[in-house]
Amino acid sequence: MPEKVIPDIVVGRLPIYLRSLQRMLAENRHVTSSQELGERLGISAAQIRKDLSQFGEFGKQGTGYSIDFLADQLRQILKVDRVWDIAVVGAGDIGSAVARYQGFANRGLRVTMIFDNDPDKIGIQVGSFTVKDIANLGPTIVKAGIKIAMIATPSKEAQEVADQLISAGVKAILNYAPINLTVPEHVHVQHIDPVIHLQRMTYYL
Amino acid sequence: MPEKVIPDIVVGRLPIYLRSLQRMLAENRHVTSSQELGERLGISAAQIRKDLSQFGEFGKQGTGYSIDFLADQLRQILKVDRVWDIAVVGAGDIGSAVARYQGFANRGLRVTMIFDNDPDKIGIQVGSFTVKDIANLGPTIVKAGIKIAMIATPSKEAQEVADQLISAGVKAILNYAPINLTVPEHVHVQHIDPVIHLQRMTYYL
DNA sequence: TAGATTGTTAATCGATTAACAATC
DNA sequence: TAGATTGTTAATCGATTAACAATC
Repeated sequence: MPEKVIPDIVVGRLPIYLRSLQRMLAENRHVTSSQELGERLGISAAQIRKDLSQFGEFGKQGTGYSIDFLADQLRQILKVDRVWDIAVVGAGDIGSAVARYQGFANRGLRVTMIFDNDPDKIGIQVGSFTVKDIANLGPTIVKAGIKIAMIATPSKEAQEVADQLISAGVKAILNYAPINLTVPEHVHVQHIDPVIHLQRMTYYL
Repeated sequence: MPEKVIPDIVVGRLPIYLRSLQRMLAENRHVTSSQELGERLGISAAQIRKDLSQFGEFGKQGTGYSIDFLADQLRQILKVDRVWDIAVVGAGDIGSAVARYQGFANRGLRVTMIFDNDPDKIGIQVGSFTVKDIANLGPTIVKAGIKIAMIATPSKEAQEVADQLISAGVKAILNYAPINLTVPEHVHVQHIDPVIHLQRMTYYL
């Protein structure tokens, strides 16, 4: 029996739902509805119910959803009911900021190492990490069993770094370099480029 | 005659096209085709032609597109044929990194000021900027005529900062705080949260 | 019970793709 | 001319919404 394929676009909304639920929990709320969640997120209630129904039945008619329970379910679905170690490559401004970022806590993610190729940076402290030599990238990542990496190098080095990470078993890359990475089908890539986001808005100004 | 409304999703792809074209220019290329561009970006050639056709006819049958010309047209469409000044709010790791980011150059954007509310940060240098007191946020932004801002404050301050920015005439906000901002309809918001991007990928691991 | 809200179905809406005449 | 590639149309595909029976 082939497992049902969930559209990417649906998977992409789950982290947004989860973040909102965690926020409600922090506000000491216990129950919510598709309508309330939708209003907070600017998404229709019908869409939220449809999205969730792809994975099971998590609500109660007349009552809505237990926030705690639904958040738990989403964490399981997204596989962030555990903690994933992340390697950061590039110890410039962005790499350093992301290595020190506090926002990963309780969200299933944790930075555990940072690399650079600059002799002046190798060995210095970035937050609680000592910058490692990129020359040891592959073996270090293999040994640590790391599956997720963030690339924060200059554009011209990003593809080469990606290739090395993938050879070392990395399966998910968050790329801060403003360049499109080419990767095999079994590897997932997401891009963060502030300019792209900003240019999406200048059109409307 | 009402102007044709372009779908958001089409506008959202234009900056990607532009970035790729600028890269080709840097590689000293002069002509490209929808097919080549599509291969680089993992987008179908038909979709690229369809997207571009919403705005005009930029290519030549049999030859393709002049990279220089098409890039120029996209810059005009996206209104980045000029330079937009940006204010950064929050001078922590992320705000500082983004204020120093070199990647805005030649892409129609430029950071011109950075604010914080921490007395220990106000007055210090971040890149070429002196951190300003957030107490003066509104008037300073009005005076400078700034329309675009990036929020890199803690979550609990982000909505309040957004409200102030909007009162001061800001029309586009790039939000790095991991929280959904509520804004009037005429204001555009984009969110960057590395955790959201990462959780989109952990599902597939 | 009355009110509320789910999960699901069918209808609608919108986006993508395939195909090809036009033409460089 | 022959080959290539555009811009566009129509067909297909997929996503969103509206509506409602089920039921808490």
